[in-house]
Amino acid sequence: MENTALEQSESPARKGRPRSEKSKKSILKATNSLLLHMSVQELSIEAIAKKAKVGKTTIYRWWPNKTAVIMEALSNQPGMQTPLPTPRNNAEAIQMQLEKLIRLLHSKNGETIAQLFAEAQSDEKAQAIFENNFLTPLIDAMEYSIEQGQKDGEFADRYDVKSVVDILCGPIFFRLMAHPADFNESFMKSYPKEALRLISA
Amino acid sequence: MENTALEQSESPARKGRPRSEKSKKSILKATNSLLLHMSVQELSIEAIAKKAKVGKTTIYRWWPNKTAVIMEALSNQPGMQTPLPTPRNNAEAIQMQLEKLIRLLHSKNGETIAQLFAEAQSDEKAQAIFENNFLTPLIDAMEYSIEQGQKDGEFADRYDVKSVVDILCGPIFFRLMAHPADFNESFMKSYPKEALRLISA
DNA sequence: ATCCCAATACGATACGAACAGTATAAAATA
DNA sequence: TATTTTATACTGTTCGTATCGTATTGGGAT
Repeated sequence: MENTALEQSESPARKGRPRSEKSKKSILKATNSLLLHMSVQELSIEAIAKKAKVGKTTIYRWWPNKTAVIMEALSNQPGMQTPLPTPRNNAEAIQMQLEKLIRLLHSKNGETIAQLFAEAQSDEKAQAIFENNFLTPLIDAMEYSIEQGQKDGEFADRYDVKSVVDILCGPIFFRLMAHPADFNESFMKSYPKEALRLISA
Repeated sequence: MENTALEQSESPARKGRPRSEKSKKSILKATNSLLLHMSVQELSIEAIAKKAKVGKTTIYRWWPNKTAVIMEALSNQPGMQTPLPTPRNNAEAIQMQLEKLIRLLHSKNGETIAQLFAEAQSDEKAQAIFENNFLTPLIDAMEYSIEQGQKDGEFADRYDVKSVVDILCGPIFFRLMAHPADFNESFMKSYPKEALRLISA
C-alpha cells in the first residue's frame, strides 16, 4: 500500500522494523516550515526534532548533518523537480537554465540556498553535499550547452568552458549575496539575455 | 612612547585607566594566528581570549561580535592598506582594482573573506560590518570608474552600473566559493583583461 | 498458516563538552 | 577617583552520543 515500488528496490533483505516514512515526511516538513522563520545557521537539529515530534536520534540516524536534511527538504518541495522544455538551440538552452536558476533563487528558497552556499565555505561535509546536490548538476548542465554552443559557433570560444560558467552564474550569485535587495523583477527579466550577449560569437 | 600620535586624538579628556593597546594588539594578533588553522565559524571568542591571554570581557567590551574582531584583524595585517597607483584611464583603473581584489582573495585571507561573506548571509550584524568594511568600499570604487568610463566612451553603456559591478566581480567570487581549486595563477593572470572585454564599448 | 524471536527503528531522556553572553569582584593604572 | 583589566562563575543553548524501554517487522521453526 505504502510502497508501490521503486522505494526499497535495492534492499538486501533486511529484518527488523523498517524506516518510518511517517517520521521522514514529518522531519522534512518541519524543516521547510522552520526555514520560513529562521536561517539555516539558526536552525538546530533539536528544533526540527521538536517540531516534527520525533526523537533527535532519528534524524541523526538517517542524515549525516543539518545540510543534508535541508537539501532533501528543499528538493522535496513541490515544483523543485520540473524539467526544462527542449530548447531549439544552445543559446536558448542557456537562457532557460539561467531563467530557471534566477527563478529558484528569487523564491523564498533563494535565501536558504545562499545560506547553504555560505555554510559550505567552512564545513567540508556541507560543501560536498551542496556540491553534489546543487552546484554540480547546475554546472554540468551549463557546461554541456556551452561546449555545444562553442562547437556550433553560437558562442565565442575565446573563454574556456569553466570561465564561461563563472561569467554566466557569478553575477547572479554575487547579486543574491552581496546586494539581495537588487535581486528583483527587473533583474530577473533582463539578466539572462544580457548574459548571452556577454558570451556570444 | 606607545602612542606617538593620531591614535587617541579625538578623546574628550577622560579620567581613569585608558584602553590597553597591548591587549588590543594581542587580541588581533591571536585572531590572525588562529585563523591560519581554523575557519571563521570554528573560531570562538573564548579561544581568542585564551590565546591572547586576555579576559573574554575585554573582547566583548570593544567589539560587537566576532566578525568585527576578524575584520579589524585582517585589515591590520601588513600590506592590506596599500593604495593603487594612479591609472591612466578608466580601463586601467578597473583592471588594477580587479587585480588587487584577486590578489587579496588568492592569499590565505581569501578563504577567511569567503567565510566572512558567508557568515553575513545569515547574520545581520555581520552583514553590516562586512558591507561597511569590505563590500561597499570595493563596489564604490568600481562604480566610480565604471561611470567615468561609460561617460568617456571607454565602456559600453548598455548595462547599468550595478550590473557591470556584478559582471566584473561576480565571476571572481563565484570561482572562489564554488570551485576554489580553480582560483589559481592562470585565472589570476587572465581574468582582469577578459573582464574588461566583457564591458568594453 | 501460525507462533516466536532476533533484529531493527522508534521516542524519550540524560549526559558531557563547548561556547555564548552576562555578572561580579578584586587588582591595576591613569 | 574613575575606569579598564583579568579572573571566575553563572545560566542557557546546542551538539552529538549513549542508554533504555517500547514498537514493529521478517524469517525460521513448528
